[in-house]
Amino acid sequence: MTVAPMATPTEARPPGGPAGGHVPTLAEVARAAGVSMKTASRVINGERYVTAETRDKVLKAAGELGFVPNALASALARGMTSHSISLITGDLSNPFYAAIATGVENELRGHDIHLTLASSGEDDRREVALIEEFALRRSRAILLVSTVEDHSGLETIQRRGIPIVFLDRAPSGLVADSFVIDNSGGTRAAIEQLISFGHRRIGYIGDYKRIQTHQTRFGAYTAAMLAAGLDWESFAVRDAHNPDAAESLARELLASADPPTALFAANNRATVGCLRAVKDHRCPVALIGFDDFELADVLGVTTVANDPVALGRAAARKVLDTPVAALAAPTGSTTVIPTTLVRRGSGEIPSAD
Amino acid sequence: MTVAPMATPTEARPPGGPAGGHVPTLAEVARAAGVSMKTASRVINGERYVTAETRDKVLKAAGELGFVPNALASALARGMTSHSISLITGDLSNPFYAAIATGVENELRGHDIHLTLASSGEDDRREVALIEEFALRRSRAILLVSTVEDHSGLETIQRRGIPIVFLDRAPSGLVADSFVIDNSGGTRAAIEQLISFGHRRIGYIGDYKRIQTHQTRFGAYTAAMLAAGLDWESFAVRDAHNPDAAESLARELLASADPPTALFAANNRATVGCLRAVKDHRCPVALIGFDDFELADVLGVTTVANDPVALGRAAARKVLDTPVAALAAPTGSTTVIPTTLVRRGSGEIPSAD
DNA sequence: GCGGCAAATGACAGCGCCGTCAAAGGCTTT
DNA sequence: AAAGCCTTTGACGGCGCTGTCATTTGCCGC
Repeated sequence: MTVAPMATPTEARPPGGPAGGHVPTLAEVARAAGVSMKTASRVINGERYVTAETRDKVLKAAGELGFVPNALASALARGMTSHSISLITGDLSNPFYAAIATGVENELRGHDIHLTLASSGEDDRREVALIEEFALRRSRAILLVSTVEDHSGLETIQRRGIPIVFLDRAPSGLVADSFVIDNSGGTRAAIEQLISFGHRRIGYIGDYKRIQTHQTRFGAYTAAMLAAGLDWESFAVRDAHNPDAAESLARELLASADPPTALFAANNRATVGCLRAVKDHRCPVALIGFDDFELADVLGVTTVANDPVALGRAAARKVLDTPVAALAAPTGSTTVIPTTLVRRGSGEIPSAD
Repeated sequence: MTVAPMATPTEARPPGGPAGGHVPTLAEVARAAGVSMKTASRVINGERYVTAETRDKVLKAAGELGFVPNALASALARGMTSHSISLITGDLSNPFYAAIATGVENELRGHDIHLTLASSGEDDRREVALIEEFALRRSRAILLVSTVEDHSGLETIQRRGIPIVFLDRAPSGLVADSFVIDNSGGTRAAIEQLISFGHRRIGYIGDYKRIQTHQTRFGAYTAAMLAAGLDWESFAVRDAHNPDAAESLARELLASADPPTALFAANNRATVGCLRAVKDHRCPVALIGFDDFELADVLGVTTVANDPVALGRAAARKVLDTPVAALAAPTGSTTVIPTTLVRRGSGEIPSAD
């Protein structure tokens, strides 16, 4: 029995290049150890019912051959469910999104699940393509910071059993769970504080109109202004999606005939732009930015602080905790992460009027 | 033959919830369309040799059943090679790493390859575990910002055919390609400029000693100081891994009997801490930070700017361009990304001495 | 001394898909 | 009309692994 003249596994592959290059399979390990595939499988997976002696034989063979289990084949044979969840954001270099990703990644630790990341660049079509792609790859779930305005098309994906969780921006036309920042409350607090400091012309620098978060923030801004009987139409600019755009729009606003005495920057990108614009403006301009950022304290910038890391964690936890039942019943729950107005000076400059 | 009393596939799964929940297989689609599996496969994969008529039948069936190809099974059958490459960094919330990730992600676009991300938290053991894990998942390649000091153990992974590319920090004890910043040159330029502005006591705030990047920067710092005949031993502090640590160490340094008149912050974390420390210091302290950051212009901080996005892109491109030959022959090439000293004021404050 | 049980192992049939090859038909060529 | 070629289709055998079930062996109790 032990003298079978078969080629030894080591030399069985003539086409091999210089270095090994061939990853052995379980079958080869089993053969080398003189056991059945199933037994080898048991050893590799640490299952019961294997003698210590057999285990050693298999481990020895596996070690010598440099065996590495093939996770794909294993997953296929078991019953699937991939080991990754996907996160699609607008742009990873935006620290807000990076913080969300950090939160998700932290929460995933030790769960044998990994994070696959992609950014849409706030491009509708790319977002949809990415979702399709991840669905195809059988992501366990898709976490989505969406740019798209209507999500009804995603229902087919939910039906395939892949939960979609909305981060930062709630779904429209679709029932799905979401985790968002308290946009209204945060904005209102900021605007009301500026008003309480005597400002009557308060500029608003916002992102793309179509982005839902900004619709909400803008709504809260106009509401607060109206409630105080103030005009806002000549002080609001939007579609400032990056610091540069925000800067030039803010400059224009400040250079107008009747310039605002305070600015509200509706997200961290806008805040950066406004800071640049305000920096070398002749008279001091009050400024409050939505989203906190690292050097805000050094710069003395008052911000509507929120916790994107917590947002990411909460969303990831949701996905991890929810059994596979979620796919059948997306409750459409919304979790709101609170905001805090962090006063550091720039938002407490009284009106010069 | 056709009357086998087997359960119909549709109802074969009693445990199923309310909504479908069952993802049909190619076999079911083929049966529904009345063709063989292979033909259905051809249609799904857009291969040649299928009549328009047949194609339509299959597509119709696939559509009605809600077919979604199983990427895992497909990959297994073909011959593997996963569709993802992995990036392991220290901490995604560090904008430097986030920028690297952005670069990688950008370069991957349109290549049908995705980015799987994980952070080691600068923890040796976790880093190794992640590498093992990704290797097991058959990542096409592993991009690594390593915390570990010795990489000789990773050779087994290379031999498995999974290329490991080192980002920001070069490998030691292992032959592998790497992409790094010009740490020496950047540091030297900064220190020399400070010296040229009359500073003789120049503080150094650095990260963990074990991190290779910082060994290099520290080496360049000491070399530049020695070359100018200056003492550095009482001005160098290290192991400041986050802004808070950097801040308190910088404060200590500035509060000492013979405080430095200039500081060199060896990375962006340290720069943030130094900025805080310098902000409310009684006399002005010159400051140059390694790594550029977004608000450096607003704050007027002179930095050794580099381009982490380009670094990420270059690494990703390398992986994409290199055929599968790389696994047999890791050249051990090192690509150095240059730095630029961006003067914004803080580094051009002359010594008060 | 025999039933009965748990431990230990292996044969076998797929998971869902794709590559190979053979077969069938239609067309052109000589 | 025979030969040759291309298109279209399907049967079949895996990819590397795991679940199920059967088989073998050792050991207990009565």
